[in-house]
Amino acid sequence: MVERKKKTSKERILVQATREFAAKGFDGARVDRIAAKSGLSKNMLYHWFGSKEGLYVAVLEQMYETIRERQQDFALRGGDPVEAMRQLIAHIYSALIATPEAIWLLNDENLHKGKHVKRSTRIRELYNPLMDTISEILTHGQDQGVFRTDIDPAIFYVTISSLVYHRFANQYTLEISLGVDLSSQASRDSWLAHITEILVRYCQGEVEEKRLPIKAKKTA
Amino acid sequence: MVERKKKTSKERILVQATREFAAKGFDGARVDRIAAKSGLSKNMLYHWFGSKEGLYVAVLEQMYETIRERQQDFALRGGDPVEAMRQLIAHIYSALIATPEAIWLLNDENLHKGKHVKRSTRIRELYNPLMDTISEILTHGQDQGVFRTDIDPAIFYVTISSLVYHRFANQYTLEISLGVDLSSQASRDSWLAHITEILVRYCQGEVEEKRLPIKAKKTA
Amino acid sequence: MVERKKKTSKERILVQATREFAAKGFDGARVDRIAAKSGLSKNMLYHWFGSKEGLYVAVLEQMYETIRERQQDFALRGGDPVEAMRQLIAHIYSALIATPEAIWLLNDENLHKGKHVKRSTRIRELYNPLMDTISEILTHGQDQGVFRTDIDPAIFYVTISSLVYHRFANQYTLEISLGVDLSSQASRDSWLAHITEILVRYCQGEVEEKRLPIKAKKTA
Amino acid sequence: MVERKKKTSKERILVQATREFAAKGFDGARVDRIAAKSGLSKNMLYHWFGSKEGLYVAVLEQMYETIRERQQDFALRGGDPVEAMRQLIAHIYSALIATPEAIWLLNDENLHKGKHVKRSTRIRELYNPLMDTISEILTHGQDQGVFRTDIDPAIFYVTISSLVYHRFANQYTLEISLGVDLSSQASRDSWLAHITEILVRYCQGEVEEKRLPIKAKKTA
DNA sequence: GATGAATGAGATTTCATTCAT
DNA sequence: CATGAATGAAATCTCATTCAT
Repeated sequence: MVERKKKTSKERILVQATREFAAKGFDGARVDRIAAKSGLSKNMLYHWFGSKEGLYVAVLEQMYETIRERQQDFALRGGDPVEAMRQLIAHIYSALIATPEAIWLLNDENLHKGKHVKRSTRIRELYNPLMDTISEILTHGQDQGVFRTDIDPAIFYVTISSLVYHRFANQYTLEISLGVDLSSQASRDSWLAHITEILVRYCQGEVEEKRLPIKAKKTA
Repeated sequence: MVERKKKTSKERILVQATREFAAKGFDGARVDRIAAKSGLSKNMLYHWFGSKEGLYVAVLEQMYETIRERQQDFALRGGDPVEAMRQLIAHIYSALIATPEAIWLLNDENLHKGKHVKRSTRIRELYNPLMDTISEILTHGQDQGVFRTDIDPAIFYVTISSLVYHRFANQYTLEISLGVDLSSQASRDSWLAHITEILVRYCQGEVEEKRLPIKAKKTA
Repeated sequence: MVERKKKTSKERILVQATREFAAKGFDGARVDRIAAKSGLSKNMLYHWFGSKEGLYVAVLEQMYETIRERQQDFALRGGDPVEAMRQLIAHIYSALIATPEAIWLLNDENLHKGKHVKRSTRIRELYNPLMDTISEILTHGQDQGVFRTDIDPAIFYVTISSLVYHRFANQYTLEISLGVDLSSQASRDSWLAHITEILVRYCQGEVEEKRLPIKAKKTA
Repeated sequence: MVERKKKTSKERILVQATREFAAKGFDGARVDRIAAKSGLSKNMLYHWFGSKEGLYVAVLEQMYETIRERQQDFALRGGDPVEAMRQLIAHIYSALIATPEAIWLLNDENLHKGKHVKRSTRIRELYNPLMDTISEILTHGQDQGVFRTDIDPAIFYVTISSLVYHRFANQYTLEISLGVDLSSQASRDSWLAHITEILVRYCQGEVEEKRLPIKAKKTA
């Protein structure tokens, strides 16, 4: 039974603030605009959130929570580890597409050296379940002898993240400098296929002997 | 014998503006600060660049040029394609490390939907030589039968770019949420080794049969 | 019973802006000064009028309205057309004296080629009732056989306007170059008598046969 | 034999300054623009004229001189006084048309309460010959019994001036508010005919008994 | 909870003028 | 006689925040 509650003022502000901060970044965002779009006077915004920065932190927290929720309503843990991995990647990918503000909020947050995220203890915890899922799938695959044994789950998540986010976060400059289309649905679908292949293939690969990082001369 | 010429005012402004815009983004940057750090009064900035936005575009153009220059003082084209690919990746990686402002300028530019880059015709052209190099290496590898034959060079560049940039661009939020260290030299080196392995392995892989993009049920 | 309401901020700004723009012209006027004299901070001015130019347009519109109102609280339409004409002229004259800013605002507006007035549709309409009054008096006089029959009301208004305004608008340069006094009350009164005589005499004159406009040699 | 001298820098500056000041007024004029259009650097302008204000005064003086010269290359003093009057008016009118900057310079100068003109002793003297001519024609007409005997030459000049200048000085606002055309050649020609008729008729009129200036009720 | 009016501090931009050569 | 580079002072405009109700 769907109950469509009238949104509280606080929620309305948060929705509009998310849009504004995502669209313009912290410095480009305008308190006036957020208030106007919420259909409220600025005072309410200060009443509930204390300051522009307070509102920004609230937006960030909500965004993290939303995206983690979306990533985690993901049940499959038994069965084929390769298939599980494929589904995990697809899941992370579609969670991002469902929360496009995340890209710009994270972008901007990194521009400010994580200043606001640093303060929030809640954000840290949100990642644990995701890391657990990744570890589980990797271990499962290793136990079955289909995945290589030297994968660090955190580094692996950074790898997934790179391949998932960057394409969106840099969509505009990449399109312009390379002359490719990254905005169509087809392009998004094929990108998912592409990165899934790369990541799975990497997991399935053999452990490689170490090479010197840069300008190595010789290979065995 | 190096002759250290006194920098012109214009150059000094550009240097300081690059720092300021990279550190704070367009909206957070302050014209006053740029002028003060250049040791000039604000007027000169307007004299040479017309407006804050004009200065920003100048900074962007110079940054693109610099980074492309760094990527291109790269001679090797003959020899082993696998080795060439490794060196290309290492080159792109170190070009980025040598131009860290690029990350933030691109970040910010994407936040503004490529508004400024769009105007600059020069920027587009800067990518052509890089794309040529990539194509050449890929073709060479395919001719020798060591690389798969279905790689689109532009998409491949997006892939490299993802793995190279994202880690830096999102360093702060990743460190905080995952609890990993991404700032040490060791971590940078091992990341290069990691992504090189992924990318090379992908190139060397067999052409894979197409799968449905999302939620596919069956594996061969 | 007159109730002297406290003026709103908007009105106070408008009053001071009128003074400032009339005294210094658009380019010479200072937003700071207007704000200070209104007893408000500059922001309010921008809050209510958007920009210096917006404020200027508001001032112009109000001035036109005021002056037209003053010209139109003028009832006489029946009776002696000569007397009506005398009163009309006196009315226009005293409306101007009661609104001395008008001279300078119009002066400046013409310097800018009517740029701002052009935008305002309201201003155009304000003149219609005045033109109607003039036409009526002229027709009435013609019907009675006391006025000549070839007078174009618009051109006649330009004539009145010339004789009414110019003396004030060019008061300073005329005083200096001719060495006359134009600032005393006596001088104003006798000027009104003078121009009334000229205008009435013109209306009463016979229709003149056309002459070649310039350098005509012969008169009948 | 026409000798086309190359204009000196000083002259070039003066020409461009006249245009700029006439087009924008003192406050709206830009020293940079004047220098640029003169094809010289700003320093020259300061070298020759000391300051923006100095340049403005030079422009004003030159303008007065030019217009008086044009008004005075007018020989006829004998003959028919009516015809002389017609020619005088036509002369003043065409002198103005030949020097259109004069309108705007005088406009602006009056806005500033004659501040600059006041300083210049030369300007005052320039009017004397013109006043002499007017007086002469009037006296001549009075002697012949064709002109009324109570005309003050200075006031008469103010009257001519009103009818000649105002139409041009207020061209834009008049056109807009009245919906008439004042810019065509035809309209200019017919205006001259119009004002000539008015002025001549006035001169030829009988001396009128005095009336109370405003709101007089009845005359016997 | 809610608002319209107000503001201080600071942002970008402009411009007449001068300095060094 | 000429200039390119530079500037101090001040202009217009912006914006997060608070006050009074």
